[in-house]
Formats: sequence, structure tokens, C-alpha cells
Amino acid sequence: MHWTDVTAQSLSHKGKKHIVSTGITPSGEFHIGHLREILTGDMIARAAQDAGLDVEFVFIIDSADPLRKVYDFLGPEYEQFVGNQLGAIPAPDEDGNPDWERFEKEGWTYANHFLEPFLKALNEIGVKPRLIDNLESYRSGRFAELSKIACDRAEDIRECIERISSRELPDNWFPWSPLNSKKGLDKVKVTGYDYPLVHWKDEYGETGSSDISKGEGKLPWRIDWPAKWGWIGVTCEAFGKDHGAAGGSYSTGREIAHLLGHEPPQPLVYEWISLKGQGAMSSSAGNTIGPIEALELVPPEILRLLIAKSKPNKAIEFDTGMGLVTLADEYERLAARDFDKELANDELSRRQRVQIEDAAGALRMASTVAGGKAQATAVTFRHLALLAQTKKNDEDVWSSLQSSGAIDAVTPELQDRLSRMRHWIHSRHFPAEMRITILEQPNMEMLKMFDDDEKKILANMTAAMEACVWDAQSIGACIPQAARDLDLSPRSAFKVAYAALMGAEKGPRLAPILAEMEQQEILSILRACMTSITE
RNA sequence: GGGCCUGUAGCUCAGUCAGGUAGAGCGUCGGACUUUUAAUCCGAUGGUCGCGGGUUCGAACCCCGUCAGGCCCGCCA
Repeated sequence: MHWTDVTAQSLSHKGKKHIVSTGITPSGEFHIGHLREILTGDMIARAAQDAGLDVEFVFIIDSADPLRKVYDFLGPEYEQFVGNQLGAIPAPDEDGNPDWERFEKEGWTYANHFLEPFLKALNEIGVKPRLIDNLESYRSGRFAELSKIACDRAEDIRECIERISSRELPDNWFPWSPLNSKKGLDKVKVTGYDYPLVHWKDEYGETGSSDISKGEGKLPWRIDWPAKWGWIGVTCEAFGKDHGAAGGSYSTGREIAHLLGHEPPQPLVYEWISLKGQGAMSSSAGNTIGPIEALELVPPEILRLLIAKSKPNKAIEFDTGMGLVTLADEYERLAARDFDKELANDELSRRQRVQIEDAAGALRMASTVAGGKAQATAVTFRHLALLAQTKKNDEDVWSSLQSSGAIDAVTPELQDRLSRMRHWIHSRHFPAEMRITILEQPNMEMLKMFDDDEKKILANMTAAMEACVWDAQSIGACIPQAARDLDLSPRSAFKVAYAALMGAEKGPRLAPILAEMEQQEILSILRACMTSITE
């Protein structure tokens, strides 16, 4: 059974109605690590739906969280906002300075700024959650009731956090962080509580009262989370391993949920995604790849497959080079399979059955449309990468595919695939080993291996190319002819051609590539090869 | 100090929850095909399941220990 179905099954034992939740703090650029959070939730919701449950998927935007520090991408002016809520401060402009104009005119906040491109990517990936803005929820009083319970039971909650996370809370700790005189959540001390008011004094010497029913502050994270479970009715939540550790926020959260009077959701801890060879992703280290950037390289279903095929507790290394080829080709293979037929075989061992079910589940989750049927495009990534490089315009790519019988018609999916492929080829991610290059200098290693026959072929070929009309068909004819004239197999002629022009034993179909290049360039490299052989 | 995850073929991993002959894909090698789409098809290759004990008729799987890597216990997906 696929991991999403396992989770759905265990949810079904607890009831029919479910809310699967997910949440992210919009403190900076979103990256594909965040995509795992939200796709994990989306996939569980889809599996639960498939299992006949009544399920809703929500995405909580933690816009009530404070700005922790002035990140590298922010200008020094942001110093004044440290501690202020992300949904209440202006977005950075291109230079990293606060965009006051948009903030005042449109209410365009820091949270909006980072959230919007992510939401666009989600839409393309087929994730359509109900959005819950956390700051707005505080302001509209959604947290009021649970905040009251938290404040009333401050000592119980303190005991719980201290016991489970084995950290000591300061004497003046209180389960409510009021906004200070500068609308910040830091540098403020609670001096008293008298529902609905929490009295405070800040480091600037100001005092005031925060109305907990109006969002004039927020619950600290460890209480904020279980409180959200309560008022939203969350029954299942996937979260990163950082929250899942013993003593972490889930273990305190589940107990605080009970104190607040509701059941904690079923947890699903997932591992992080790292960029191959670069460690964990971190916006400040600059080694991120955003969902948008990833979508420029591969279609959404392949991105989904990346998440779907690995169990949540497996760390994923996202490889934007050759790994992408493998992943995309894996998708094609899966899409071409007939799982129902495979599973109809009674002689399957338990292990084989599990493997087929998992593959089918991963493919089902990869579709951007729930219940959508994956279409095999019959053109592998590898193949398309070749064609895209050798043929400058799309029409030539399609006619090549059609004449070889690989495809019947050009579908929008194929056009989409090709355009992303061209993006990838031009990006820094495209792997060198996939790149087709014609040598500029002879490769001596390869040439040294030539026997006398091969040397003769090279001479013949050079002469033929000199005389040849420079189009794909004629070039294609003169390569094997160089061998035939000597009563040798065409195969050996290609071997010589690859060695001389690409420094490789074999390669892609040469003629169309050469035809795209200048005849003189090719001749000069061939002549250079001949010179170096005779020396 | 406490805890979590991972360790299975050259690589990426499945299989561990419900113990029953060690699996897949990629790679590699070989063959077929030949005016070769690094294509396709066929075949082969490849593992003391990190290590040591225990339970069992039987352990990759359960238990105990141990080693290695990653991570968490302020914040981070």
C-alpha cells in the first residue's frame, strides 16, 4: 500500500470527517522544501478522499509570526521591524527596502510578497487548499476562546512545556505574547492578566493592555499550534522533523491540545529535502531552488512524483542534473504501465504486490488532478533533450518524432514539455554529460586508438565532407560511405566520426547536428585530427 | 545528556509495521538491429541486508547491544 493510503486508512479508523492541515511561515523565499510540506498534506487529503472520507485540506499562513532578524536579502531599514508580525509590515522592494507605497495603498505585506509566487506555483501543481491567514484569524477573534483557556491555565501549560521540553521558562513567562508599543512581540513583559486584557510593560518604558480576543498579540508558537488544531478542527497534520523530535513542539503540542480541550491531530513527520551536494536548503545560504524555478525545468507531475515516490521519513536529495532525467524517465515508465493488469496476476508474491501498489500509488499522487489519468508521452526526457539541442525550432522536433513513429500528434503536453526542456538546457542545472558538444581540439586519447582502417576511413570521410552538400541528408550519406568505399562496415565509420568530432565512442545521430553547424568548422576539426594522426 | 531517522547490488531505493527461497530501476557487460535518435529489444552481471549476540523450525524484518552518517531538544519545512 502506498504511504498516503496507509495514512488514509488509519484516519478512517478515527472517523469520517477530516481536516488535513499544513502551515508555513512566510519569512522569506519559498523553496521546494516547503513544497514537501504542502504536497505531503495534499496527497494525504487526496488518499483520504479516495478512501471515501469527507476531507478538507487547509494551508495555514503563519503571518502572525514575527520577523526574526534582518535577513541577508533585506535592507538595514528592516531593523525597525524585527519582532513585528510578517502580515503587518511592508514587503521588500527589489533592493530589499520596505515598499511603503504598496503597503499603504494596497495593504501589500511582507507575508503577501513571499506567499504570492508560492501560491501561483501551487496552483500549477494542482494543490488547492483552503487558505487560512493566521494573523487575520487572531484579529477576527478565532483564537479568543482558546487563548482564554491558555491564559487561565498558564501554570499547567508552563509545567507541561518545562517537563516535556526540559527547558526552563522565565518567571514572568505567560502564554500570550502582547504587542508592545511598537507593535513588536519582543522586548515586552506581561505584568498582569485580567480577561480579556493582558497587561504589559515594554523595554521602551511604555505600558499597555492587550486584548486577547482582538489579536493584539499572539500565542507563543508552542501554544499557537495546538490552538489552531482546536478551532480549525485539524485531524491530521504533516510537519517537518524539526517539530517531530522528542521534546519538540509536537510533543508539547499534543499535551497542550488536551489542556485546551481537544484531541491532537494524527502526526506525520517528514524528512527534509536537500539540494544534491549542497546540504539542507536554507534561504540565507542561498542554496535554494524555488518551486517556480523547479517548474521551469520539469512539469508539475514530475515534481509531485518526487515527493510521492519517497516515504515521508526518507530524506530527499533533489538533483537538478542527471537525477532529473532519471526521475522524468521513471515517470514515463510508470505512466505507460497497466497496474490493474499487473495486479490481476494471482501468482504475485506479497512483495511484488506491494511494489506494484506503491508504484501505482505514486503515479496516482503525481497527477495534478485528483483522479486524473497519467498520460505517457512516449518520448523520454533523454530523447527530448537530444532533439531539443539538435533542432532549433519546435516544428523540426515534432516532425522527427512523427516520422520515427514515436508520436501521432503534437499535444499541448508535449509542447509544454519541450518548452520546459529548452529552459532546462539553457539553465545552469543542465548536466554536462547531456550536453551535445562538437570538439574544437582533437581528442588525442581517442585518436591514438585508431587502427589503419580507421585512419583511412577518417581520410575518406574528410574528403567526402569537403565535397558534400551541407544538409543533413547528404552528410548522413557520406559518413557510412567513407567506410563502404573501403569495404568496411558503416558501423566503423560512425565510430570514427564520434571519436573525431565528439571524443566519444558513440553518440546521438550525427548528421542533423552537423548540418546545424558550419561546414568549415567541421572540416577544420577533421583536418586537425588527420594531422595529429600522421605525426 | 535525552531523543528521532538512516545504513540492503557500483548508484537511487523497495522490502521491516503483519518473520517464510534477497527485489526494482539505473549502471555495467554481452547479443540482436544498422545510413545507430547515447534509441529499441533480448540476455547476463551484481548483495556475509553496517557489525555482534538473542528469540524462532525459519530473521533484512522481532529483541538486546554496538558502529557509522544525518538531524532534533531557541528559530527553521
